[in-house]
Amino acid sequence: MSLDVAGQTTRRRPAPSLLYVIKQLELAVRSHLDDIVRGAGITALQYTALTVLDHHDGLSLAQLARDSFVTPQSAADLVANLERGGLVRRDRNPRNRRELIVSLTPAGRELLAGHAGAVAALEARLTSGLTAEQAAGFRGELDACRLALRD
Amino acid sequence: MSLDVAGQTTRRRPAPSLLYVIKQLELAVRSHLDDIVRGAGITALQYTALTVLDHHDGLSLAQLARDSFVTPQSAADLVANLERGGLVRRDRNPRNRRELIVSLTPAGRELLAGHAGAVAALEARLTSGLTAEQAAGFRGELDACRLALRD
DNA sequence: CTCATATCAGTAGCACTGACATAT
DNA sequence: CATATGTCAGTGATACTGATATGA
Repeated sequence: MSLDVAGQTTRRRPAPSLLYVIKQLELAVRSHLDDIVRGAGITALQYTALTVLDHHDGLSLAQLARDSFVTPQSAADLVANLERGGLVRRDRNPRNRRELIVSLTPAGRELLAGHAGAVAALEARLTSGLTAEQAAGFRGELDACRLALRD
Repeated sequence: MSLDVAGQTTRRRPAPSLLYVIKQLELAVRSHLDDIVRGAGITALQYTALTVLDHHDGLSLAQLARDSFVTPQSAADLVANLERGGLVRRDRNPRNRRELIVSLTPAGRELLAGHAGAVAALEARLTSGLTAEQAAGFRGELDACRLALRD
């Protein structure tokens, strides 16, 4: 019984699961990121969405939803909030009038640039306990895990 | 300008930031975990909170909030929802009557045990793209990052 | 017609701020 | 008194389901 991997409740103080540690790390990151962007009137999630658009400008709402493992409605709410703040634009794709192409506005790019330093510092602090080799491997492992959960 | 680490907006398609990959991984985990526990009528976050209590039974609300990088109110809401479902209990600490000690009920332990197999399978799938050495290092790196953000 | 995309309405969980009561 | 813990009230962003409209 003590060897039952799935039956953690049968042991006292088992090692925290990987899922738990991932969640804890995300909570910590979000908390610090919220502190950084609070002054701009946006949330950590909204800031992260802006960086996604910075990397992949011209994404449709449906693509954004699939990439983020959320429903189209959730993605639409997120984008609507950003649009209300003038940080993104939604335009019909002329080649497929069903699609809404989401892209950064100049104000959105400005917001990203204005906080890039603080965000980079947070990221540096994040990996301050790792060696250079560990930090390099860590990123690849994170991505490998994410890909392993692709449907 | 192209060497400006902080100025990612000045480059086309820079590498995704570590913060972004962490968020994406957490979104993927949450989506799959929600699928697993939906039938039990709880969310992925609530399930994770139950596992925390399984590891550290007898935590106070304030400790739970600090460990989770959220405000006491958020933790209280979460616990209130779990208590309504009969999965946790709140009792005054007799040695410090301010504190509310949160602990799992038999129903809470039963719920954990009933889903432990599926959750273990999800965790196995998560690391299916990693070697044994990578998986071992990955967990330590996650924890090191989390500790680096401790206040 | 089928499929993908986006929207509208409603609901619930999550998380915050500010004010407050109580125990140490 | 100051500090820590928990609560109440109110607000906003997040995310879901179900139903619906439209373009490819």
